[in-house]
Amino acid sequence: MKENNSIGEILRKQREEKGLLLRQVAALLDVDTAILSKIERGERKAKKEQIVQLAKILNLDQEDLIVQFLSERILYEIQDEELGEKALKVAEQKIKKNNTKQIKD
Amino acid sequence: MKENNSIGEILRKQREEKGLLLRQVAALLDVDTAILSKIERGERKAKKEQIVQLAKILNLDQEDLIVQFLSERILYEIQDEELGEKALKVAEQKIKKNNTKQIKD
DNA sequence: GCTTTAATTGACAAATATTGTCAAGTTAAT
DNA sequence: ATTAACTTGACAATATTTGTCAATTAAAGC
Repeated sequence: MKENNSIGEILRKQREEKGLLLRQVAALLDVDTAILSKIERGERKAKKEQIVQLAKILNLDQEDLIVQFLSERILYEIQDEELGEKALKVAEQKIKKNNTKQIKD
Repeated sequence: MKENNSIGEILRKQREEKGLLLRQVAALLDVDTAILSKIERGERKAKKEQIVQLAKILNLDQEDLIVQFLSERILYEIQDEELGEKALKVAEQKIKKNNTKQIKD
């Protein structure tokens, strides 16, 4: 059961599957290979713009990749916060409340 | 039905209830009144450290305030992202998966 | 309607965090 | 041992956040 948990793993797997080198993809992204290497290994966060580009370069579903990306940003935000999970739930409820409000407006 | 939606509203309401001036609370927080004014009106985000201090100064429940604070940070992170809600749910699932993993370890 | 005090606003500065480059170091295949 | 791909870490550039200050507005008491 080998799941692609992180966005980095997804990117690396797909890049290798397409037989592309870090150098090549990095060039298209317009960054040093060092950056892409770090992104793939989860040592650095990508910018949203880069995720969009990577989806195109690697033929990955853009929505999926962005959801993945955003969820990692969210988790980063609450990393080692005891109350992180509670906060997540509260955030969801606030969104829902807003959604229903929208309908009324 | 007047709810305290934002952390700013909570802070302002409680400060006024205690009869404290911006100036006074700001001094304890060690920032200019301008900052606190902006925090209360939601124009600026507070730092976590400040939230902790404010809970103490204003006798507010620290956990509640931090949850509120974190949830606002999360929402800020996904503001005007179409896929924000999806990302939130994915983030929650990842946390849960990790929790159950912890039990196994 | 003055005066005084509190709060707000906006331009700017300082501090911090993010993103990037580069060069040297691994790793692995030949 | 050479070569090509990748990794690592120090540091530079950029962007974002957080803060100060001075001027303005708002409200309360006289």
